[in-house]
This record gives sequence, C-alpha cells and structure tokens, in this order.
Amino acid sequence: MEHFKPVLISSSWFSSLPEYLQNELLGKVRLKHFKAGQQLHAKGEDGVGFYGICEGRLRVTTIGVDGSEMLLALLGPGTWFGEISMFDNLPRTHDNFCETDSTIAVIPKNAFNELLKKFPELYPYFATLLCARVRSAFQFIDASTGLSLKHQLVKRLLMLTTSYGQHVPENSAITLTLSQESLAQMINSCRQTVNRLLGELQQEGLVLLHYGKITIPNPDKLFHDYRFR
Amino acid sequence: MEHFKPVLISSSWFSSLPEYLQNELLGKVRLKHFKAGQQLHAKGEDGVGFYGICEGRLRVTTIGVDGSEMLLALLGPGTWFGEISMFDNLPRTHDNFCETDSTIAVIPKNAFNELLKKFPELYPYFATLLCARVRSAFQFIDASTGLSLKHQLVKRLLMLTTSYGQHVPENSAITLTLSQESLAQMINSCRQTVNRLLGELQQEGLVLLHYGKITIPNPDKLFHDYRFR
DNA sequence: TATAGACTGTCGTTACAACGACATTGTAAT
DNA sequence: ATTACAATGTCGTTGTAACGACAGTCTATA
Repeated sequence: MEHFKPVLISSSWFSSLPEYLQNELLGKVRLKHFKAGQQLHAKGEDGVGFYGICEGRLRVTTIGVDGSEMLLALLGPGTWFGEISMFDNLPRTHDNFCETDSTIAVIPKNAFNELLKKFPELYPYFATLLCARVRSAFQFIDASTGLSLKHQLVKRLLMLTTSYGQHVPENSAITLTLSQESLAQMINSCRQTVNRLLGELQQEGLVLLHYGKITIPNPDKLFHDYRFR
Repeated sequence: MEHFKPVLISSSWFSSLPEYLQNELLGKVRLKHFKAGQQLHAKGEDGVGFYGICEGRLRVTTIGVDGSEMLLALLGPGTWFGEISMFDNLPRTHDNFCETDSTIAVIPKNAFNELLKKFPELYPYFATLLCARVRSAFQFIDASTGLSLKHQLVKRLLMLTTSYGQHVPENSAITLTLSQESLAQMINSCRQTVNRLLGELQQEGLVLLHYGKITIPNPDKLFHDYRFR
C-alpha cells in the first residue's frame, strides 16, 4: 500500500487536499487487483465505492442503441473517479473495464460517507472535483458536435495527452499507446477514416504514426494549429 | 418578489431543500429584468452570481470553431443555474441569452459564499445539483454520439418535454414552442433534414407539426417507440 | 386588409463518411 | 524460423446528410 501512495496523491486534485485529509482518505483504502478485460462495474449498477488507480489502465465506455461500444475515456494511474454515485446515490453512469492488469484503491461507500460526516470540510474539495467533471463533459460535448471530424480527432488527441499522459514536462513529445480503432470509437467514426485523417496530420508534421502508438512531437503546436475557443 | 416565490421554489431540486435554507437563499435574491435578445453572460466571463428564472426563457449556447451557434438548452421558469463558477471560481462555461423578456433572481457571489460559510449543510444539496449536471451532460453526450440523427432528434424532443415543460401532468400532450431551425441547431443538423425527420415522426403519429410549435401527443409512446438504454 | 417577415415543405446537387474488401506490416509465442 | 494475430494502409462503392433554391403558409402589425 505504502508503495502506491506516491501515485495516489499525484493528481492535481488529490494533492490539493490538506495532508491530514489525504491521509484520512488513504487510511480507508482497500487494494483490489483486476485482470485485463475484467469489468470494474457496469452502467446502471449501484455505486459501491470511490476509486483511485494505482497501476494499469481503464476503459470507460457506453453501448449505443445500435450495440456499438463507444469509448469515452482512458484512465491511467493517479486518477480518482466514481464519486458521482457516492453523492447522489444513483446508478453508475458508465461501463468500466480494465485494459491491462490493474490495481485499484477502493474506498467503500460506507467508509466514504463516514469520512464526509466526520470531515465536512471535504465537501468543497469534492464540489471542485464535480465541477471539473462537468467542465470536461462540456468540453467533450463541444468536441463531439459542431466540429469537423478532423477537429474532433485533434481535440481528442489533446485530451488524451493531458488527462492521461499526466506528469509530463510541458513541451515535450508524448506517445500515446492506443490503436486507431480505439481512437475511432472515441469520435464515433471508423478506423479507415481515422487512418486517413491521421495520415493528413502526419503529412502536416503534427503526429508520427507507429504500430499501436501515436507520437505527438509538439502538443502545443498541434493545439495552436487547430485553434479552439 | 413574493410574487415569484412559488415559481422559484417549484423545481424538484430547490424544493428538496429544508424550508429554512430555501428562505435563506431567497433572502439574498435581487431581481433583474432583461429584454429579449439581451445577454446574461458570455462564455469565458467570470461568474458573478447564482441564478433562478422567475419568468421568461433563456437560450444556452456555444459558438463552434466554424462560427455556427449551437443551442444546448432552453431554460424556463423555476430553473436554477450558474452554480459551477461559484464553486470552482472558473469562467462561465456557456453563452446565455434571453429569448423573451425575462426576470431573473440573482444571488450575488459574495452573498452566495457567505451563505455557504454560515450554512455548510448546503453543501450536500449543491453536490446533488452538480451530480445532476454531470448526469445530464452525459445524457447529452450519449445523445450526440452513437445515435442516428432521428434518435438524436427524438431524444432531444424528450429532453425538452421534461426539462422545460416542467410542471406537466404525467401523461398528457405537450406543445413545445420552438422552430425547426432551433431544433436543428440543437442536434447540429440542418433545418431541411429536421423537417424531413419530423415529417416521418408525424407519419408515425408521434408528433404534430404547427407553425413554430411542435406537439407531442403522447411523450411516453414516443419514448417507448424509440427505446433508449 | 394589405404587407413584410418568419417559418415550413420539398426539390435537386454535391460532398463526405461508412463499409466491405484485401494487401501489407508489426509483434509475440511456440 | 514459423505461425497466428493484431494493426495499419488503401481501394472502390454506397448511403446519407448538408446545402442552395424556391414556393407556399402563417402571423403580426400597420
């Protein structure tokens, strides 16, 4: 457990908590191990806890009416999530799978509620976290609608570099490990189209394509060349 | 002011507050009047207060990179909004216009913060409100991506019947006042396509089209005919 | 009741993305 | 080294929605 502490406190949200609250939260953690492909929880299930990722990678998805899987996010080590069902007692909003073997820190719902009761000063921090969720959802909406497919693709790449490439020196190259197929699922497009668009971006010198990986040599340049409001 | 109290407490969220907290909030309200077309605030501005609609109708929009306006929601009397910038001190997420002459209840930011300080028991209620925002944003995302245009249209119609038609006896007809053009902006489509799709829905007996209005004789039937998960 | 402006209904034409098909290349395991 | 599988690169075909154009209809206002 001590082993994972540096990871669990690494996100900007968690590290914004005063140290004693960090420790109270960490004190309630139980570690759970999952195999690649295993499901953490399904959309519609009751929420049983608040989660932090120690190691591994998670796929957050939903299934459309047509049965196709849509990939909403990839979560990496240090990410905390699952607080929504803790606060409104409603079912989970998404399906959640382990892409790789993973170790997850779980704060069970009961323990979570007791902490909130005992330390109501936690509320403002969670309010901030919830606000961040709303804002990133709005960003997602802006990206999904009213943007050309190419702009959507670029925006999603940029999202992945920040949310997931995390502790990265500001201006350096980032290599994302994901297939063009996954990327296509994220913008609700098809592999072939994504392949063509990535080819164009490579022509423009903004990305480098490898087998199962995409390198963004200069995220800032990518951002500025495809300006968003 | 007393005149608008019944409207301001009518939403399910506000009425979930204990009466003394309702009164504390209402005690800080200042009424402001706006003309049709006037802007309440722009995306990117600092948030100056928490709002409740007394009368009138608001358009929540964003501008895409291509300059086209996207309509995200229509807010009617009884709706409270604008809390996000209160909690994270970041800029407003959207543009906000009055569609008609409107009266808005404003709780200024300072007063809002003082209330939170004095009555920290408000936090759980606002946490619930924020959760509702996240959930409706997720619903929006599900609707925007991975659904056929027709399904998107139906889902948006259903959203409008609930969020906006508000105090409606469960199973009765609802008439929405909005142009096909506005509807098109909401699903990022064009007027002509929306017109065709609405025509099909009318054939199926699920909607009735009028000049500047759309009647949904049986929202439940519409919902069930276009099942969503 | 006449008129302007907003909204609706319905054409083609055109652009673009989804899809199926297939060859090629990278990777990991035996 | 061989093989199996996963991911990529690139066709052509097809379906569908955006767009421009224009006629018809409703509503408010003078």
